[in-house]
Amino acid sequence: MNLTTKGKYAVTAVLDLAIQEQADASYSKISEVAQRQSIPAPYLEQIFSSLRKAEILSATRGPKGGFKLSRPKDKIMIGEIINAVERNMDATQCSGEGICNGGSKCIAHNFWMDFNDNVNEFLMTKSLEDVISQRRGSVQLKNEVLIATG
Amino acid sequence: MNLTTKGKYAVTAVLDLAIQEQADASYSKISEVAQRQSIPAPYLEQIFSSLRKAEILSATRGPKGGFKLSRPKDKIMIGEIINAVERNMDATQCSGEGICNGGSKCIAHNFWMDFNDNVNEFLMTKSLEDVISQRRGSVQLKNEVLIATG
DNA sequence: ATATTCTTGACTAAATCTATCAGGAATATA
DNA sequence: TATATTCCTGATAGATTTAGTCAAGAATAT
Repeated sequence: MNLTTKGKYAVTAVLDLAIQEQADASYSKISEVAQRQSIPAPYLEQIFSSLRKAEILSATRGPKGGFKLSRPKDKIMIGEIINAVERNMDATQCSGEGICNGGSKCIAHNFWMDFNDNVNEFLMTKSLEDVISQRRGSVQLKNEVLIATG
Repeated sequence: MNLTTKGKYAVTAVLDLAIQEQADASYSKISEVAQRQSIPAPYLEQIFSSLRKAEILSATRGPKGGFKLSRPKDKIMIGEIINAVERNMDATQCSGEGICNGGSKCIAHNFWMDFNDNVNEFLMTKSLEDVISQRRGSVQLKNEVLIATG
């Protein structure tokens, strides 16, 4: 399982785009996002390239160009972003193939599969919208203890 | 967040010890565990050394020596094993310090804190006993759909 | 035309991972 | 006491991955 700086930069940068779009529907430039979020611009270039190929972002070139979300922010899940830029989020030793102990499943195989399910469930039920509004994903919402604050 | 071969070997090897103890209360040698679980023996030596320092395993030297669990298998959680051998299981960029964007919290900070909570909850509620008997941890058990199989 | 912005791919230094190895210390047994 | 066995410790090293840079090119607005 791998969750690196690259994936974290990606999530932060896409959240930035989502927030910008709330104020202004136009495109954001890489250099702007990079500066606001303290991300090295040439590195973010690489990251946005992957996100565009994954159809999470769309881009146009030239003056007034830049990137924006390809979908509304409640339709983009954090897990998608991570999968688009990270090498491998699978926790099994065998990439799920069941050959982790000499052709057979190791004794921890099913545990790591359960772990995968848990992580994926978490990441795939949190939209940009959810994160921005500080709410939890729908699954967690069911169990939340709601306390009146006003 | 880091979950490497080392952590996975650790979980597998400790599960092996737990299973051996069910059949035979004596110590298991590194070389035996290594062979059964397809783990390089000198690497496992390093791993067991960390687990002993974390008081998850205890060891004796000499003939008939080896390793065994330092506690009953329902009192050892998978998360403990991983924390004993992995460098860093924190998903935040800033190790929780809240300085991920130039001295302040980045916009994803709270999300990664929630993610940490989710992962830790999962790993810290699964004991060796739970994994061996294919059951889920207590928290998940509440939501499980139980189907009669016999 | 020109400036701007993305696009692509190559490249690199540093860090980390995945081990290996050697020599030493403790212990059981004869 | 001698010996074989097993853990214990620390150093080391190659391979891989990460994190980031750079340069040249393509598209677009004005």
